[in-house]
Amino acid sequence: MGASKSDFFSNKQNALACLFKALSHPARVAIIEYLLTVDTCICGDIVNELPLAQPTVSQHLKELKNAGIIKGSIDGTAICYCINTETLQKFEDYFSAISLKLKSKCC
Amino acid sequence: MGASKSDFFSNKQNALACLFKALSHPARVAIIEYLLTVDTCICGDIVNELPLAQPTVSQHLKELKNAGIIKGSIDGTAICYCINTETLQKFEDYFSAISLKLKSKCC
DNA sequence: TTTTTATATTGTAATATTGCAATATTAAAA
DNA sequence: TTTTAATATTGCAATATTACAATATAAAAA
Repeated sequence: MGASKSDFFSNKQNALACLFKALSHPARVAIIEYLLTVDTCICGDIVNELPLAQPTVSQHLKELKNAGIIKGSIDGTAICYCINTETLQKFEDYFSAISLKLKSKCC
Repeated sequence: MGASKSDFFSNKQNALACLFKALSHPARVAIIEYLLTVDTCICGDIVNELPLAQPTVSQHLKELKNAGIIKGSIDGTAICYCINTETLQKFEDYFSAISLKLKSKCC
């Protein structure tokens, strides 16, 4: 076999893994970075910022959207993307919970 | 083609993607979770906690170790694993920086 | 209506990941 | 030294991801 045995893990564990997977490609990290450099939600232009073809960028955007990391709203022929702060909060909560738990540990 | 075009992205972007990739599998999320439930670094027993065969767990541990997310120290035939707080800090820094940047945004 | 512009979808080849049986390694115990 | 116990490595099959050319879609502009 070779498929991920996600059935054997909890919903929480699978959901977390999905969130991390969404950020596990440099193009998707770059997209987040770019969204942060502009003052508003960006409409288009993401394709021109990346060293990848348009279908590839579209695919990466879809993955970020499916994971809930970015939101896209239609504006004529363009689409406005911005970061989903609710999902960002999930990441922050996860790591601060770990940090808290580690305070009472050996190393 | 199909290989990740990591050459076209910055070292920072690639490094971040690697960190996230290390956590992008439910088994590896589960390993972190388990390490947090015990009071000390755990020696062995990780295999028994997961619904995966020993070589598979060993492989996941290796990936977490390579990414710097856990540290392993040899103790006889056993190996003690614990979370690397330095790398954890990188995650926290990343998300708090994003959070800060988002405060001056539209959405 | 036709054209243009922006984005998505499909199909497919290249590559990477996952999982495990078999085997290797390595150190303690007998 | 031989055995046992814990973990790592190898090899390989199944599956997933990545990238993009070709094509589709859908809304605005001409």
